[in-house]
This record gives sequence, structure tokens and C-alpha cells, in this order.
Amino acid sequence: MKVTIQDLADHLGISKGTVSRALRGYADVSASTVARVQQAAKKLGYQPSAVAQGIKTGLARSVGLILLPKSRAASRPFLMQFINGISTSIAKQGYTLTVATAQSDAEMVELHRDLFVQRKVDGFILPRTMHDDPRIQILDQLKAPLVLYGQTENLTQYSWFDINQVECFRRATARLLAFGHRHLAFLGGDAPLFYNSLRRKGVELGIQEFEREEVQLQIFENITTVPDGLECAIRLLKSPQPPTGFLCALDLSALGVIRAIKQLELIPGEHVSVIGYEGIPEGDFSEPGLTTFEVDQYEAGFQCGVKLMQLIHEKGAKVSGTLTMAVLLERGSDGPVRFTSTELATFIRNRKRLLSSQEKLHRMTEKSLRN
Amino acid sequence: MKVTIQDLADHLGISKGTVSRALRGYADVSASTVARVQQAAKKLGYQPSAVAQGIKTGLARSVGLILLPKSRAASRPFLMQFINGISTSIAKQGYTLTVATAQSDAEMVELHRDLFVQRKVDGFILPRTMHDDPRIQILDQLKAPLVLYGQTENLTQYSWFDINQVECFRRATARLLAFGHRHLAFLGGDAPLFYNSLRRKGVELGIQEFEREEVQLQIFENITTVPDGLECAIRLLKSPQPPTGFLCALDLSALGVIRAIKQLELIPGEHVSVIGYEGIPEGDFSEPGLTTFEVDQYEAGFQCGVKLMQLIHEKGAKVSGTLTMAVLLERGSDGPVRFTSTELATFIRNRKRLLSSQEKLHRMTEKSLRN
DNA sequence: ACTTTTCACGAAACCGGTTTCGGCAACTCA
DNA sequence: TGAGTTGCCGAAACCGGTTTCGTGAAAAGT
Repeated sequence: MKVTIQDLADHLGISKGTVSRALRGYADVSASTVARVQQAAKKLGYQPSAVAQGIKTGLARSVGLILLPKSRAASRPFLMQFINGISTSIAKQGYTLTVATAQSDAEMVELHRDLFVQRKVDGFILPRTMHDDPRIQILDQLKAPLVLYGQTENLTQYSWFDINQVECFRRATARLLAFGHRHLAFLGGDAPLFYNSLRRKGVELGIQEFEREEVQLQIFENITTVPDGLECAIRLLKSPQPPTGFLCALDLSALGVIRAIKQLELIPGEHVSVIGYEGIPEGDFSEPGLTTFEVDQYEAGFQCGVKLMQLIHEKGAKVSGTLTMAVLLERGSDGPVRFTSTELATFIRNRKRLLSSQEKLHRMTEKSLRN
Repeated sequence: MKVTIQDLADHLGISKGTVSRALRGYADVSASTVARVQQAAKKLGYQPSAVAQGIKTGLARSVGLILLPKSRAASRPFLMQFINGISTSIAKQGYTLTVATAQSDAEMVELHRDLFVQRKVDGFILPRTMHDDPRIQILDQLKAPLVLYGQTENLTQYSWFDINQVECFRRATARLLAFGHRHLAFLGGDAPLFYNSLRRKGVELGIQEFEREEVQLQIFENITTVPDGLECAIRLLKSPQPPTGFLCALDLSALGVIRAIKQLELIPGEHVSVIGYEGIPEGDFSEPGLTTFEVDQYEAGFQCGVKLMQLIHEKGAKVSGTLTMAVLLERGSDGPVRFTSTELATFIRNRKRLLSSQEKLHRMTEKSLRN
């Protein structure tokens, strides 16, 4: 059924060693033999077993990506394009991507170890880097090649790729300040993850650089889902000193903030501004559209794949880090400030009363239109 | 660095054959030896190389999933959960998921062949089944185990898992008919894919079962993206005999239809009804929310994984097909009919004029509220 | 014409496991 | 006590490749 190198050798009447050398391109095989072997291989549909090759070379020709599907909701949106990017970049060298899922942080670390010692993969791509990432620690011990998607401490020791998130959030902050907002809130994401520090730092940097007036900043952490963002924003907006601009570490929480604003019968982008980060497709369907930084996840995966291939193939290859930018998508969720924080608080407090009268008027309008 | 079975055998002073038998659980190894071996294996961190195992057993302990990332936009949304499902179900037997991407249909078929003859994977899961699917043909030749996510011709020969899409669309159609809609449009998806026939059949069945009055149905194909849906709906709604209800094979096109409705200053769910299929997250952020059938992609992946494991391990295992239901998410994009098709046409034609007068009233209202 | 080099290939070791086979020692049974 | 079992393990073959080594024949050099 399956044709092996021995079958091919028998068919040609030569030794399997010669067949192998012919196919691997060694110099000490005559050109005519090489041609005969290649032709016969094609005819019989022979392709060397990656498994058998791997035993001698020590390489599985696969790289690993391990995901934590359930626990952190934020991991979902970005992954598919990322996977595509990795997989297309490594395909050029005959590599494939091995995807596994862990149910807990502990299992995640084990899985990395197991997959590597079982030689199922030759290296890893680590997304969602943490502070003192336990995956890195164990892979260091095993001397496993790895590329970070994201940053961490001791960055010079590793290859990594990342978006300049500090700069993104510095710009986002400067933007809101330029719009006249003076009361800002930063809704951070997963506190243990490194990205969160970077994004917060960007906000702080943006405020620090701004020297015209006093700026108020409130900081929150672990706001990772739409309900999180919704609830947090409602609380803040009902407070005596509500922020007029929200900087959200994640699009998902930003979408929650937009919902909160609308729940209070305010207009996002007009009464209150929101900026997100990541560029998930949902942001294009909310009303108004979410202003956010769009990350090219395909490119990120692609670059991570390239770096990992270098690490695996060029022994003693130097590690390298790359920082790129995300592009700002200006949609409707932010804009020039309309109220100061104090005015906004008053506006929200009086809103109920105003609303009822507006409702009445609106019903009148509708009726008059129908006739 | 890496500890092999020989290292372990030397360390214990026994032969590697005995070590292997001890770890594989053969009966002819004394209990005490088994214990010693297991203990030493744990201490030295020994795990057999999957590569070396594979050469003898002929199994790579991996299953393949090949994607076509770029060409068809509709492939994106559902995949991440699906991947999670596969990967967790096969993890129990020590299997991993190998994901590869092809850039064209032809390359896709080649990739399936290559991955299997190279023994990189032991079987495949095939999503997005087509009519006379070329992947199936080649894998049949190779006698490669496979599981379909979706249906196809000659279904009894294969293991497959699918949602009862015919029933979903029958119900969707019955629902719109019960709401009083009599002019319907079906916006089909990728014509070569099998799902498209099934969903269309569901619509036709729903209409056929309805015997009270005459129903008009317009059918379109290859409406797979938001812009596709938008453009198609605009055209239909501006026609003399516009549909009052849209049945969309894909959520993405349904979201485009909703945009079209709003672009014409109509209210989705009130003036025109829309129902989608799949349950992508974007549907929850459009306004109104998209009424759709939510597919449990995780479960789908999980079941496909289970079936494939059976095929690979139980030789001569019987193939099996499973059909489940998606659940209807009633959000706001559909509802009782308000206009007949003719009335709707008139309404749309007169809308511009009405709008300007409404605008005037609205501005008055706003002004009165501000003071 | 004889030696030296080059060319092209076969033979065999090797990679890290699994599995078969055979045999020694202890144990059972007549 | 001797023959037949049984338990346990080592030796070796094997899986399908890669790579090293050695060698015979042809080509090149003197």
C-alpha cells in the first residue's frame, strides 16, 4: 500500500542508500541516477515518511502553539488570523503547525514540556506572554527554541515580535487629550499578562507628556469582557466625577463601555469617548463603530513563524526582536469633548427627567408622521 | 541532554526491550521491575519520542485540518471554537492537531495527500464539504481515515457530523411565514459547498409546507460577505416587488442586509425581517441584534474528533453520521410583518420626502430639550 | 603500461523506539 | 527427582529513513 524507500530501491535495482542520497541531493550520485530516482519516485508516488526522517534528524518538522481556550475570553478573537500567518510562513520549509489546548495554566506548562520531550514539535510560539512566564522558564531548561508574541522581562535573550502597544496607547491618550478630555479612565485587561503593563504605561506616558492642564486618570484592571466593561463603565459614569474618555486595553471591554453609555441614554463619541485596541470584527458593527487600533494578526503570526524557523535551522542563530505599529481605525466612538466631567455628571443625573419629556415629544412626532 | 530509552536502560542495568515492555504494560514483566522503571522514568524525565514510536507503529498520533484562509471570507468566524473542540477531544488519546493552510483549492488537495503519505497525520477532518469533494476522492484512494464536518453525496460511506441545516431553514422560513411575510428572499452562500444546497432546501421545504396563501421566493447565490449582502439587499429593496423577509445562509450576509435596511432609513425587524445562520459574535453587536441559529462549533469539533479517533483505532470500525440542531437566537432583526411587499415599495419610494419633514421636527425637539 | 585520483555506488551502522523469540531459573507436579 | 510449566528478561530483528565508510571501475596523470 504505502511505498517505502526500499520499494523504490528494489524497483530501480539500486540500494536504498543511493536512493536517499539521490533525493537529498548529495554530490556523489551521478546525474542520470538522480534523474531516474526522481522520476520513479514521482511515478510510484513515493514521499519519505516524516516520521522516519525525524528519528535520524531529531526534528519533527512541526512547531507548537498551545492555547487556553476557555478561561480567558479575550484569547478568542485574534487567533485564527494568527494561526494562518504562522502556518503559511513555516510551510515554505515543510513545517506544519501543531495546535494543542490546555484547560489550565498548569496543564499548559506541562503540555509545552511534553510536546517537546516527545519530539512532537521542534519549537514553540508563545502568545499572550506573562510576567515571569512559566512556559518560558521550562522551555529555557529544555533549551527549546521559542518565539514570543509579546514582550517580557529579559527580552534580549529571546526572539520576539510585538506591536508597539506603548506607543499606541500613548497616541490614544494624546488623541483624547487633544479632543479636550481631562477626565480619563483606563480599563486594563488581564493583569498577569505583560501587554497590560505596556498599555497602561502608554496611557501614563501620554498624560505625562501633556503639560497644559491637570488631567485626572482612573485605572482599573482585569476588565476583559463585554459585561466587565459594561458594568465598570456604568459604575464610573454614575459616579460624581465620571470620566469623559475611556481608554480600553481590549476591544471587548470597549464594546461593553459603549453599551453602558447607550444604556444611560448618552451618545458614544459625542457625550463620552471610547477607544479600544485590537480591531476585532465586532467593533465594526457596534453603533457607533469602535475607534480602535487594528492589529495585523496574520502578519504577526507570519513574522513569529519566520523567526522560529531561523532559530531552529541556523544553529547559534542570534535572537531578534521586532516592534511594529498597529493602525488607528477612526470610527465613531470618540470625538471632541462636549461636557466636562462635572457637567456630564449633572447631565446624567438630570437625564431621566429630560428623557420622559423627550419621549412624549417623540411619540407626538411619530404620530404626526404617520398621518 | 535528551534522555533516551537506552539511557534509562543503562541507568537501571536492564535491557531497553524490558524498559519498553514495562512502560507499554506487557504482562511478562515483573511488577517490581515495572515499578522501578516507572519511577526512574519519572525521575530522569524520560518520555518516549513520538517520532521513534511512530516509525514502528505507523502512526503519527496527529490528525490534520487544512484551511483555506484567504479566499473565502466566510471560513473565518467559526474556526477557533471548532479547533478547540477537536483538539480537546483527541488530546485524551495523546493525539495532537496539525493545522495547515492552503492558498488554493488545488494546493489544498495536494496538502491532504502529502501530509498523509508523509505520515505526518493519521487522518483528517474535512470542514466545508463540497459537492464531489476532491479531498474525499484522493483520501479515499489512500484509504485515509476521515470525518466530514458537513454532508455530501454517498453519505453512508463516511463518518460525518453536521447540524440539521435543512430543519433550521425550514423553521426560519415557517417563522417568517407565521409572522405574515409573503415575499421572501433567500441569500445563499458559496454555491459549490454542500451546506448551500441544504439551506436552500430547507427554505423550499418551509414554503412547500405552507398552504394558506401564495408565497413569493427569490433565490440568490454566492452572497458570502457583508458587502455582498448589503449590495444585494439594496437592489432588492429598491425593486418594485421587494421582499419583506430575508433568509440568509450566512450571518455575514445577514449583517449586510441589516446595513442595507438601515441605509434606506428603514427599521430592521420592523419594516423588514432578517434571519441569519451560524451565530457569529458580530451578530450580537449590530442594532438590532441579529436573529440567527447559533451553532455550537466547539461541540462540532469535539464530535468530529471522537469519530476520527474511532476510525483510526478500531480497525474495521463502522462509520457513523450524527445530526444535531442549532438553537434559534431570537434577537431583534425579525418580527411580524408590517407592510406587504407593495406597501413596502411605496413606503421606500416616499421615504425621502417623509424623512426631511421628520428631520425638521427632530431638530425642533432637540432644541427644545437643550433649553 | 602502471599508478593515482575521481566517480558512483553498495554495505552497513545508526537513530530510538517496539516486538518477537529464545532461554535461564524457579516453581509445579507426578 | 526428573519432566513440564511458568515467570522474567536479554538478544536481536525490525520500522524507514540518513549517513558514513569502503571499494571497484573508470578516468586521469606520468
